[in-house]
Amino acid sequence: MIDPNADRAVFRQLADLLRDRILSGKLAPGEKLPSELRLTQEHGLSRTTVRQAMAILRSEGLVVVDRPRGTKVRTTEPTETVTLRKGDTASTRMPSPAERRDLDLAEGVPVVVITRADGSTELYPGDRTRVGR
Amino acid sequence: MIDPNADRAVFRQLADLLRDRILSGKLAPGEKLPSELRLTQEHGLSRTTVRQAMAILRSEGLVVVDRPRGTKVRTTEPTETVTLRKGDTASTRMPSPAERRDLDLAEGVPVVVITRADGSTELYPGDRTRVGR
DNA sequence: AGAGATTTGTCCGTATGTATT
DNA sequence: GAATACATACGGACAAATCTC
Repeated sequence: MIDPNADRAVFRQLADLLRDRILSGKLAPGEKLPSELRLTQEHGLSRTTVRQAMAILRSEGLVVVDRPRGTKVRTTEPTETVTLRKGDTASTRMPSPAERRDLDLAEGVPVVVITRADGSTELYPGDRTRVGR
Repeated sequence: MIDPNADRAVFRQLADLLRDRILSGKLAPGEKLPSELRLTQEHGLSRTTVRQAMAILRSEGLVVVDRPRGTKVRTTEPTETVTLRKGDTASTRMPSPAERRDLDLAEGVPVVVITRADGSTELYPGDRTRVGR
């Protein structure tokens, strides 16, 4: 359970608890998390604290908000493979808001940056891309 | 400036403003951002709103917190190249808190997951890794 | 040693808006 | 219209770490 006297912040403890449920499969992809109101009641917390926990899970890419139906466990997308040719390299980083919109990325999903041998670059959605050779 | 009546939320406008200063180089890597208190005063906002803006920049990997000295523009790290052999693939995602600690990652920095031809996987810090062939 | 200032972190409360069911 | 659920924004209070005098 959640211990207000523990070293770890309460909102982090709540995020840990929900993350465990997601990673263990108790909360399956597509399934709705308890609403913020329910979480405040079940754990005796303010809505601010609950929202901080949810923000962590969003930033980790574990959940997506389907407003105003609720917050759901993110479903895994089918991936396409991008092939690295000789001289190409790949890197990753978080997208800007504009890039997020262009690539239709959820919060907490990185972008893959392919740098071709000629110096040109291409951006790919991190949740739908694998890099191969 | 920041317009409370605009379509875009105030904290997003503030994040946009600071992001512009970072990406344009007006705020150089390693340099300190204005403190939260200063930002509340300069823009007439509550600390909650300022903190929401800062959270965006952290989640984008643009700034790191050096507490209690302040929040600074993230410096770029030298990268090592990981070589992809035949049958290997690479993907990316946000790390769990445990992985963040193990790899010493700042907020808003993804991990690179290398899946070798034999099925084994390796994790690398997204800000210090390039994938080549 | 100590006191005070600074800065971010954590937590609470309230209010209102917007979109969907 | 009512109920639900998340988003935005304000306010206050105290803690912890660091720096300055």
